[in-house]
Amino acid sequence: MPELPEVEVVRRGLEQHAVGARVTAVEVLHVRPVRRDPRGPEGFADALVGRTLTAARRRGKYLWLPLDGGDALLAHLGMSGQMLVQPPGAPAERHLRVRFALERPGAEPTELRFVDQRMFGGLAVSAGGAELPAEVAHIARDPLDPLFDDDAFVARVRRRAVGIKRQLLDQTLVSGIGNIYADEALWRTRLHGDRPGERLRAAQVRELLAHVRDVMTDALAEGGTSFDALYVDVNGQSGYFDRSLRAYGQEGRPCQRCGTPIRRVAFANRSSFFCPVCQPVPRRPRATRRIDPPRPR
DNA sequence: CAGCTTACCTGCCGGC
DNA sequence: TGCCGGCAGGTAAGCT
Repeated sequence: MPELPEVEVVRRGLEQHAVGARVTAVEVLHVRPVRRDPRGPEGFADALVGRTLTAARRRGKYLWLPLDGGDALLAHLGMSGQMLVQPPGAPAERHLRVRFALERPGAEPTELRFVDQRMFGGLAVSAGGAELPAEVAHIARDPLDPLFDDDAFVARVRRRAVGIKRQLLDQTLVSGIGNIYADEALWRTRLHGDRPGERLRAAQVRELLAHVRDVMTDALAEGGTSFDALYVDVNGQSGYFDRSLRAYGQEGRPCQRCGTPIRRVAFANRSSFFCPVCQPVPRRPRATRRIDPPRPR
């Protein structure tokens, strides 16, 4: 589930329900989710017990909770990760991987739980990572970050021949966009994802960026309801998916603009969805073919 | 070295 | 019913 809007929903929930709490115990139920932590499962737990969570930050799809002392609990949800805040007695979720006992002054104890079916996600304690974990340094700012540099983004996109969808998914260029929001933003801009960046006009890239922001903001508005006082629920699917998707997952359904059935094609080991009329396939998908000059002899 | 493929996991769904 | 392939919104390592 998690692209930027979903991760932001989780961040807000953690800000509300976990920040200010002290970690009193950590239980690692599966080692895989802490594989990135150089200390190993035991060291991971030891580095957290007794610490207080002082904030909840995010860049793109990465999330971290700074700790008193300057380290941070870093999290990535991967494909199926969830962060849940539960009362300690709640039955264990099927894919519960790590749990943290939390105590906040003047409040009932709670449990923070990392639940992840596929375990592509993970947790780590980032040494000195309170401001920006080293593990996140290569990730670009996301389009909702006030310091995101629009001009630099436009310039970089137009410098490369790579298809625009691939560039949207490149987290070192712009972060937070995944397969769904890439397809949705491209549909809104009427651009095919195979259009080479270098063949787009600056105004088109700007318009695309504006649509990326719009679709993420819309999603955020609808995903914000899945929190309540007791738990942090990551299920952004329910509200947003049914109503607002115009391209992603809509194969065969009529395009909401022109009625043409949405098409699905293979893309980078998954799928792309687009309207073949509104978003025409570029004539030469890529490969700048040019005629070699005659050889002097 | 930019750009593409592959690996990493588990579960579900549809076809045979 | 059971088995198998395909597919799922993630990143990053590895190959060309």
